[in-house]
Amino acid sequence: MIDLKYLQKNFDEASAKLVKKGVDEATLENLKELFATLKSANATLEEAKAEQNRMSKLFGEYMREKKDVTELKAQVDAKKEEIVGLQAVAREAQEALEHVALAMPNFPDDSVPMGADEEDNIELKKVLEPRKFDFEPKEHWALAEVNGWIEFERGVKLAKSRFAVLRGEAARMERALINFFLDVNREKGFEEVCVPFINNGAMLQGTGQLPKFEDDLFKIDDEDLYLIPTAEVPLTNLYNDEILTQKELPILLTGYTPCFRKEAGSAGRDTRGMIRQHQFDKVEMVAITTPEQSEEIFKMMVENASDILTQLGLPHRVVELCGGDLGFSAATTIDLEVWLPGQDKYREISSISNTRDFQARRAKIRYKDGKKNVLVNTLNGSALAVGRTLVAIMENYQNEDGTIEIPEVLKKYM
RNA sequence: GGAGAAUUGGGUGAGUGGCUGAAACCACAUCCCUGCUAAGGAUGCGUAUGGGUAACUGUACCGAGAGUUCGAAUCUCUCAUUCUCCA
Repeated sequence: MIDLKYLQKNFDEASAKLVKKGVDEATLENLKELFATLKSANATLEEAKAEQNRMSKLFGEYMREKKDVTELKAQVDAKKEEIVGLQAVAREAQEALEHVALAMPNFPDDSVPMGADEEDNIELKKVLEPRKFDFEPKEHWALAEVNGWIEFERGVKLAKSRFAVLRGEAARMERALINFFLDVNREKGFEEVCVPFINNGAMLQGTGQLPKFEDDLFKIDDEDLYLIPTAEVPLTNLYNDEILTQKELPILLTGYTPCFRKEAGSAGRDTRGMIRQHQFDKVEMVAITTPEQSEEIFKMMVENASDILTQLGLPHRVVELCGGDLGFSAATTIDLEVWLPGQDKYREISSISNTRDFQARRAKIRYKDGKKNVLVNTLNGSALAVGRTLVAIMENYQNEDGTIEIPEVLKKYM
């Protein structure tokens, strides 16, 4: 959630920022008004309550002094009735504000480039030269068939479209990648964590998936529970509603989880192959930091993900997202895109974001800075998406006969 | 699945209707003393939010929600979680 007090005091500045993310000024104006309405409604309500509390205190004194309380009781009763009305007004204002505020995306950093969509993202650098093939490189689904690695039809039979089955060496490589990623992350100082793959609604709200993106989540019937769309949710919310000490920070976490996404709105995109699945494995990094630490840790996380790709010998590029392509919670994001020779394209394989205090405000994650409680910064990033890495290895390490070499660093894991 | 007990601030833990936003202890912070791998003393210290430059002050919160009452951590109901016992 954005800082509503900041919005109220620096409206022009705030709206200039949010324009980058495509939020129009009318929506912001509305939010500001709702905030003001709530404040005045609360002020009146609280004053009435204060008066009732005073009278109730008096009541006690009257009783002790054996005075007549009939008149006082009548007064309190009248006040109580008034409060019921004021309470309804305040609650309504509260709900109206939350409705809008929780759907408002994070402010982008000042450094974020303007732009409408991924076309306007900025390539920062390329790492590793794509290999020159002396034959026509195949797409991973063709290679999957040659090697018997992926069964798309049987995945669909078991669940529905956008589910797949990995077999034999592919299944083992999936597992090898998870272990490799976790080991690298651990060496970089991330603590390995194993978390529930199902989280409740409050946690999903904490990291920003709810209430706005409910359509993209798999929900458990009749329960306030959701399959997680990313380990960012449980790892970040590990500290939901907690006050940390400054000494504990930064907290660096890594974990493997499957991720579940309905992919609402991406009908028709990447329908073929393993790029966009309802269920995929991912190893995630999450950092909880002070505002001062977050910049440096962000860079370290980008470096780390890039380093993993380099170790695997996978050519990739580092891309800074423009305002229009930035996710809901992110203040700034850097994507790593891996080269897929079969598709002749760079495709996203890791997305590293600094959400600043946006998630911390929603999830109430704070630390003690002297006497004050300060919101932490939360960061998250994939290191890496496992299925897409498997695809990238297939396409980059293919031989002319369709067989696939195993990257050197993975050999000891398989 | 059934019966009982519990759920209080960062931690332990008191508190059965107004004097309790909550004792005490621990932890933590600042200071003093001491000069050494320690100990002692003083003060401060819940969270959120509103007003105020500030001192200060209003409101809400003792698992969650609802209720009784002029007034609830304390009484009632529902739910959740934990523990013990029985199937």
